[in-house]
Amino acid sequence: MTVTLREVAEVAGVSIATVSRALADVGSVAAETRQRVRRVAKTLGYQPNQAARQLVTGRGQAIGLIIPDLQNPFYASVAKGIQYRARAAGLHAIIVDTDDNADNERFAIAQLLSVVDRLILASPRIGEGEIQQLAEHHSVVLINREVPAVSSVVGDNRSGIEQSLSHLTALGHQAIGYAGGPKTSWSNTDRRTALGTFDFPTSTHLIDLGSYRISKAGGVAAADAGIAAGVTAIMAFNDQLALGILGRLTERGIRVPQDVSVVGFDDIPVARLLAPSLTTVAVPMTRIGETAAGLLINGKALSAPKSTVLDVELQVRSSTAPQ
Amino acid sequence: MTVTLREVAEVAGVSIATVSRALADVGSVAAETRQRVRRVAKTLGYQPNQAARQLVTGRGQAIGLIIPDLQNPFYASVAKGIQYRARAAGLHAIIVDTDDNADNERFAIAQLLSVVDRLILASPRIGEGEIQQLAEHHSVVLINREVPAVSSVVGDNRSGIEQSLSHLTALGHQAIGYAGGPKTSWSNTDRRTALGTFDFPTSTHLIDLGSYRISKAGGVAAADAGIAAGVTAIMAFNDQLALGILGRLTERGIRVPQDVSVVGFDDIPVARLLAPSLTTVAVPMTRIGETAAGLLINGKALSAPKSTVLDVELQVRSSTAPQ
DNA sequence: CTGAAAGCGCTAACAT
DNA sequence: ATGTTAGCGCTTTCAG
Repeated sequence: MTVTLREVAEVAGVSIATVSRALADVGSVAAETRQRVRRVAKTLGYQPNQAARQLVTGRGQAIGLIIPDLQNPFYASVAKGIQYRARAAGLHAIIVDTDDNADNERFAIAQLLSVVDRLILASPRIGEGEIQQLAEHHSVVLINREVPAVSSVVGDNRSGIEQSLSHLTALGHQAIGYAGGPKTSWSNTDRRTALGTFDFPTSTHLIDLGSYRISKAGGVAAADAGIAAGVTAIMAFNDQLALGILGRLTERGIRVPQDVSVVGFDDIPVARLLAPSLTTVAVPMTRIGETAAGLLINGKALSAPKSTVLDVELQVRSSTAPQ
Repeated sequence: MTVTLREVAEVAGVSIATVSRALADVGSVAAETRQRVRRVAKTLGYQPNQAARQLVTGRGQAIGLIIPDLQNPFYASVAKGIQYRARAAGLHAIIVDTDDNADNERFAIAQLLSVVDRLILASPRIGEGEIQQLAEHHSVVLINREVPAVSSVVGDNRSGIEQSLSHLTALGHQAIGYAGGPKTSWSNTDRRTALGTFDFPTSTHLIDLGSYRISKAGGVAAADAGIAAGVTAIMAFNDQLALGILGRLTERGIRVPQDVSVVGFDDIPVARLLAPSLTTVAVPMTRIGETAAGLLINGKALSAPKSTVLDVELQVRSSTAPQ
């Protein structure tokens, strides 16, 4: 059933070496021979066995992608971007969803390394040391996390936070709450840092609403905390949390944005669908994926680690001045 | 850098065959020998070369998954389910996003077949004949599409439509609009069929609002069509379209659910976050994935094609009687 | 320009 | 219980 090089060679009346050359378009092959071989290969429906190819070349035709959660629209978009770039290079993506668990992640990496030699790690939960060690022996690119001497692609968290804060203070909000995300998340830490160094007007204070899981319950808790604290604006770690907060506020009869403005982060596709639509920091998710894949594909990841920070841009939609 | 069987064998002082057996836990190996071999393998950080293994066994360690759009929460969830099941069997998922394009799909399938021999096709856009031909030579499971003699897993569209319609008519809605999805979608056709055979009360009529793309613009157009037709309830092909419709209605000052009730399909995660939350037909997306992967893994897909229909259940949330 | 031959790392008979 | 050996399908020297 499976057509091999040998069969093509026999039918074309040449050796397998010639077929290999003709198909790969390397070495010297008579133009006429090449044409004939290619025609035969096509007729027979020849498909190269990638396992065999990889075995001899050592180079695989796939890149590994480790992400915490496929259902998270952020990572779904990143994955999509990676695929675009990978496809352009004739590569596949082997995706593993770790359910945001460090052990799963370790296991997945070990497993993947027996199949691929290039890895993209999105928001890895494992230790910095482990990552560096990994990057010494393999091509690795990080997404949403920076680690010294390892290539990475992240959105500009500082700028995003500053844009949000500037927007809200300019509108006149004086009590702004921040609903944080999982403490183990590098992005969360990075955003918190930016939060801490922002130069607030004296009349304004930032209220830390705590850290929440990205879930229905997390949104409810964060919204309730915001209400209890009497804030007029809530900045959420990401859009999903913001959506949960928005839902809870509405449920409790608090009008958005008249009573409380809500600002998210990421600009996931659904943020635009809603009404009132969500004010949020647009992170170029797909481009993050493409950039990461690009680093891996052009081989720069191993030789010259590079940390890329992509621009983000606040999308002002429903947020208004306090009333 | 890469540790092979040979090195493990040398260090352990046995032959490579013994190492292979000890690690794979097949054939007979002295308990003591096996322990020693395993210890050595671990110490050396041995990772089996999957390409080599696949080359000799002919069986790969991955299953291919073709989906139209990773950013669609439905498929993200399905993919997650597939991963759960695959991981339990020690398999990886090679995911290809075709951007809902038949040509991309054809190409992806051809490509994947040189890497894997088991395929899950979600909502394939290619022809029925192509699919059947494919299924003759490879293990194939379809998701969200039924094709004679090919294994498939789908949600119970008929039941979902009936539950929605029963709910709305019971509430007293007499003018119900249906906003359809892409015409090329099997699910859309299947749901429309169920719609056509539903036994409506004489006082009630169903209004076909047309077919829409799943996008912001699609939602806007569908909502506007519904308003123009004067319906009191709109059933959408899926949740994303429903969300878009909901956004547009709100934008136009039409209250949901007081003025118009909206019902979705799928119950994607975000449907629950919102307020008012969306009434929708819960499709067991993750389980669809697990089931499909299961068929592929236990090898039943090829030998005994099986069409599985999973139960769906209407989640009544915001919908109310017309006022 | 083309063919012969040597493996890539592993598994699965077949011997011992 | 363990070792020896023959490939899996392909790429890549090395001869011719």
